[in-house]
Amino acid sequence: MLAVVVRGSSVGLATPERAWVGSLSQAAATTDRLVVWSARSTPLLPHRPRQVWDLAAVHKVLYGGRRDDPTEVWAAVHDLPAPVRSDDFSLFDAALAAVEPFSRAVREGGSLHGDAWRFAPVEDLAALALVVQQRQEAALLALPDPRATPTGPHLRLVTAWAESAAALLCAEMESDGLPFDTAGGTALVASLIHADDRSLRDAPVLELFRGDDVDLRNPSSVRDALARRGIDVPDTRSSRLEAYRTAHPVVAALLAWRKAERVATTYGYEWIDAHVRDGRLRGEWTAADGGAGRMTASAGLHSLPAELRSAIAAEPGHVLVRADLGQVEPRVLAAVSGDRAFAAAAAQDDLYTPVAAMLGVDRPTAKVAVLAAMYGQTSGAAGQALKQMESAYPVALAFLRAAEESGRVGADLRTHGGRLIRAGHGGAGRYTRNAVVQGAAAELFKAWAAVVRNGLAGGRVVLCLHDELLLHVPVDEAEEAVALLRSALESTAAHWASGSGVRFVVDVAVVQRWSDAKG
DNA sequence: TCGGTCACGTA
DNA sequence: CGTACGTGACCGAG
Repeated sequence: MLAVVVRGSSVGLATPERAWVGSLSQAAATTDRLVVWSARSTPLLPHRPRQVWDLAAVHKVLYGGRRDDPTEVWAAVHDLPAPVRSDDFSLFDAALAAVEPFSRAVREGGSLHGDAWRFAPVEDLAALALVVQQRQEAALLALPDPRATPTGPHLRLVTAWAESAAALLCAEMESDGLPFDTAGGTALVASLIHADDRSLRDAPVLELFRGDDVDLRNPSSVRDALARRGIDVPDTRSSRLEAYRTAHPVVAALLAWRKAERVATTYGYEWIDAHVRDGRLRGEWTAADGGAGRMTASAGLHSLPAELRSAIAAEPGHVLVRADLGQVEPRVLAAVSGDRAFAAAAAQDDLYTPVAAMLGVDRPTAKVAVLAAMYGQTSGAAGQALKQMESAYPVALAFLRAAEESGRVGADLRTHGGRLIRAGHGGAGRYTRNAVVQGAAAELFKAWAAVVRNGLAGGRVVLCLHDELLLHVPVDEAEEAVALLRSALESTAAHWASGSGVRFVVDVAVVQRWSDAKG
């Protein structure tokens, strides 16, 4: 283990034996695993380190919450109260911290303050990073390994490395961006919004609302205007209006206007100007959100409308390789709940076919039943199928019920990989019921993504989308990338879901544009 | 200027 | 059928 702390131009390094002032290239050249307070704020990207332990990322796994700054991370592993923010700190204490920064904190188990962070010798900060890493590792090992037949390292350590890798990957994706065809994307926007001018876009719809003074951007105004034409709806969502397409010509016009308006306001010229530079579309990435630990991205990267995906295009001499995990959440449920019968279904290419046979229903009904079970359905469309799920897969259903109950009584719980799920974050238990599945799926995904990242030669992971990876690779590396995506899933699933009997499947395609060849 | 609501895209 | 997220326009309160 080699800890690295970079502050300005000074670089602090520490091994368990000693701490010293060194250089970034020294850290880059090591074969040791690196420990950093936060991958995001450590300028290691050009060196593409293979193994990094990100204290902030692991902190969030262990303790949840939103803060992950060094003072918070330090306090948590020492079982100290969360420290005040550094700007609340008195000058006297700051001076004290500057004089005798951390040796005292370590000796006495005191708090690590934000001001001390600014003034302390960087090598001391590196030494402290190792202290925190050891305590985090001990805390992880104290958690039970939930696997049926544990193989390889403790699952919670696997999670720590994978979540750390995800944090690093986020910094890389943020820096690299997605290859974006600026000319094509701009032309696409132009064709989708029909008219650049707002009033010109509105005109055809207002025409059909003739005489009425309707504000198209005000839902209640639209609702009232529709009501005057005999279309009585509680809200004006597209899904609801879809049924009234033929009731009045204005409905279809309004729905088309909505799509165009969405592109114009959220994914239009301003969006391109703000987020595309030098042919790359960039957003900010977070490796684990406050809830179940999924990745999030800004700049709309996770909700790019399908029509715009053709603007994500491989650069000359490159291809995009896209890979989708198939039916990942039900498979994860089968693995983490330990339900042997459900796992038997999850050993198949298509999980819903054997489930349908087991329930004695058709495939679409089986799918609804499974989804309803996972997400805590309330109303009765799949009620009967859900009852059958209960008797066919009692272990999986009991697992979900326990998660829901835990949330309802306010008891925190952990995902398969060990992430703390705070009860009371969402509403009435349904949130926790879903979080143990969604969160575990996110962990499997990140573990897979980490192996893929490390296996790429010249290629890069450029997008992570919950169950989908998008790679940008040189043409002559395409075949290797495809093989890598498959083998990485194989090896990840082998230890992550060890002993469960569940198979994870992936659909891979080599394409020029993201929109091509959807699985 | 702020939070809340509606709406809508993705998984 | 539901969970989660980010974004933007508008409303009404302050």
